[in-house]
Amino acid sequence: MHKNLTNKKLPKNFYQKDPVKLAPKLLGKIMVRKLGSKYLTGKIVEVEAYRGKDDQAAHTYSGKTKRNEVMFREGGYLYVYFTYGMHFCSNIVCDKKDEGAAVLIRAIEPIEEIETMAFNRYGKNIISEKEKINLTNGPAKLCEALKIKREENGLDLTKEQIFLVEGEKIPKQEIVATKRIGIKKSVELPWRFYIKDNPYVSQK
DNA sequence: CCACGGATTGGCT
DNA sequence: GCCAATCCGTGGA
Repeated sequence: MHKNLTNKKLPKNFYQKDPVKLAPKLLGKIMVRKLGSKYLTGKIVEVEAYRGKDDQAAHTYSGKTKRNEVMFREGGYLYVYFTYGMHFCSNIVCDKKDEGAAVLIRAIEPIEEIETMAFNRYGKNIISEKEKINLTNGPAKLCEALKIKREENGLDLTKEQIFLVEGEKIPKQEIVATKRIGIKKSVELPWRFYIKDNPYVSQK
């Protein structure tokens, strides 16, 4: 089963497109996090596109720094940033080198190793239904559940530790596009995408 | 149910 | 010094 997982890994060229184009295509894909011999998996259900250049909300808008260097690479890397003094968030770097584009993973639906994710977030393996809903329904929550921190910044998504595999096709009519959350600039852009009626989406 | 504020580090002005 | 691509607990309706 998990050997098959690594074989179905999405290739580098899948990521080399405009973030606004890539973002909806990420919905339904399976995010895989290898921890020791375990494979933690979840279906991507909510994302946000951040485009360099014209997007004032992007971390890359004001040019390259030590923090955002990974975002300026060519598509196919994981960009992890630290925020609010305590949280990490994961992005899929996309498009061509020096574009400074990425897609923030805002929520996943936990599939495999749910007990491991529960331990990572709550310090216990058995959780309530309510805790399960709150396990990975936010960008920092899913990073905690999957143990993604500073060290995972810059990981190559075609390697073993973190990667995506093909999941289910999401019909166009089930994809909702709305304004992004938690930003103060370029707020009007409809670059947040989520799967309609999925219970693991962070907000409607 | 919703609104609000505190937590807590580090990046950038 | 300001404030962030967040989360969680609290308190009131």
